Parts: sequence; C-alpha cells; structure tokens
Amino acid sequence: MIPVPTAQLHRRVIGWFDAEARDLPWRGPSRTPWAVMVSEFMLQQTPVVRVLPVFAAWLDRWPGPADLAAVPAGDALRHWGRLGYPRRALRLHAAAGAIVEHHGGRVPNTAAELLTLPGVGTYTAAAVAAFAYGKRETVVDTNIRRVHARLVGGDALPAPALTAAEMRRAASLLPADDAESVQWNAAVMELGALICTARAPKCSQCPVLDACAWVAAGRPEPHYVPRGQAWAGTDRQVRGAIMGVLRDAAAPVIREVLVTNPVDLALGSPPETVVTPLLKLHRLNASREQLERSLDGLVADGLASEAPAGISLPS
DNA sequence: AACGCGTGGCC
DNA sequence: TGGCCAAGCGT
Repeated sequence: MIPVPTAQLHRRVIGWFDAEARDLPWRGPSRTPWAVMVSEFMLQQTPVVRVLPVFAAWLDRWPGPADLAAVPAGDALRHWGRLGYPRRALRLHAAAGAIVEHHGGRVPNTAAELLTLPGVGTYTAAAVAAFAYGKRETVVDTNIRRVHARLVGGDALPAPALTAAEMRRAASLLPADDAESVQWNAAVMELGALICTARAPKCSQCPVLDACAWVAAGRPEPHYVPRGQAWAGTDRQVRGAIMGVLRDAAAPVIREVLVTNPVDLALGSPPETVVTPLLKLHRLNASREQLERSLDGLVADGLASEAPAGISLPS
C-alpha cells in the first residue's frame, strides 16, 4: 500500500461524495436547523429508507420547534409511527420544549448547548452543529467508525464501544477548514453507508481502496464476534406490541384488555381500531407477569399514561 | 461500563 | 430461516 497524504484522502472522498451522494431531504435547499435535528433523532439506530416518509410528514406538521412543543407528547408518539425506539419521540418533544423555553425557539448552534437537550448525545450534538450550522466538529457515528477502523486502523470492524482513541483519530483526520470539515464528515458517513458497509463492502467502488489499511492487510477477520440483540420473548418485544395497541387506539384501553389473554377475556369487544394490534400482542403468549411489568415500564418511562378510564398515550 | 430500548429488511 | 444490522442515548 502506498501511503496517501490526508489531504488527498479528503479530496478523493469528498469528490466521490459530490458525485455519488444520495439526494436526501435534510441535505437539500429546504434544510433548516430544525429539519437537521429531526432527521438526526429519527436516524438514531434507524435506516434512512424507513425515516424518509415519517420525516416528511413530521416537518409538514411541525415546521419548527415551537409547533411541536405546542402539542401533547402523545401526538409526537402517534406520529412517530413504527420508526421504533419511541422514547426518541418523547425526547424530541421535550427537546423542542427546552428550545422554546431556554433558546428563544431556535435550535442552538453550539455542540455544548445542544448536548444539554434531552436525547442529544455526543454524536447528535456534533452532527447538528456541523450539518445545520457549518461548524467544524468531530462527528463520529457507526459509519465513520467503521470507515476509520478499516481505512486507517486496518481492522474489519471498530471496537464494540466508542473509545477515546477513536475520537482522537477522527479529530486528527478532520480537515482544518470549516466548510471542508463538514463535507468530510458527511462524505465519510456516506461512504460507510453505501460502500464501506458492515457486511459485503463494495470495495471495488471505493475511492480510497488503494489507501485502505484493511485491504492491504488482506482483509483480516474481526477481532470479536458481535453480540446479537435479543428480541423474541423480551420485554422489549412486549413493550413494542403494547405501544402498537396504544398508538392505534381511539380511546383509552383498560388494563385488563392489555394484560389478559383473549381466551380468558370475558369483556365486550374492544374498539375496532385496537383489535389487530391487540391480536399481535396476545399472539406473543407473554405471561401476565411480563405484560404487567412491560406496561408498568412504559408508564414509568412516560410512553403511556394510566387513568381511571384506562391506558393511553400521554397527554 | 454494560445494558435496555423498537422495528423491519436483508442474505 | 433467523441472526445481523441500522446517522445512539441514558442510566
């Protein structure tokens, strides 16, 4: 492998980005800081293709932070739809409230201020400051971590958790110029998403293939086996099914309907809109204990609200 | 510092 | 088919 100067890496990856980047709505001329922030919340652990329709409807409904802050949290949860991790909707709603309350209704333009908002961590703060405001920030997401691990580190995959050494490496690779640093961050992220993917990377299309330390080393296997995410039988699965019922319910659902298997259920027919999600919930054959525990967890997390009339999304 | 947290597409 | 994976965060 012929060592390639960092400046040339910048030029080649950004050049590739200019030619090949996807035309995503949060990058276009209609981009606002709020749109960037909404997209970053939705993209946390969620693929772009699933975010696109929800993002468009969300911004149409709530064009600015004050618009979202003015409605009940339950509205945010309902319009989050099936994006997953609904606590993100709750945090985005709370962040909108904090922006109205403490920042004059404008999305903060520094990473330090952004970090104080609920649901905004190291990555999202840096990403919003960079992509919404053109700031020079060390943006490190899972795509960037993987590209750096291969291109510079010679490893198949980054470590299981983000390390301080990785942050230093990312900072050392960042172009000095503000505008160029923004392009670099976006370009490396896009390279990781489209070419330098976790499985079956498209190395033949990579603009920096000849500079890749991992390829030069003969593409060694990962140092560890990634731990799978448990799903079947977990509280997480049950919580998801309960949220599905509550999202589609036109009225509060009484606790017994949620935690009792239909064969034991001697109640009148629940509202039509609830039937399908309810069947999905009870097909899980979760124990009453697990159903109760999961429901209590949702209430404790503020994702559901319990009143004498029954359980519903929070108001 | 591990762990819990939704959802669905992909090979 | 089912495990893996996706622009993380909070505790």
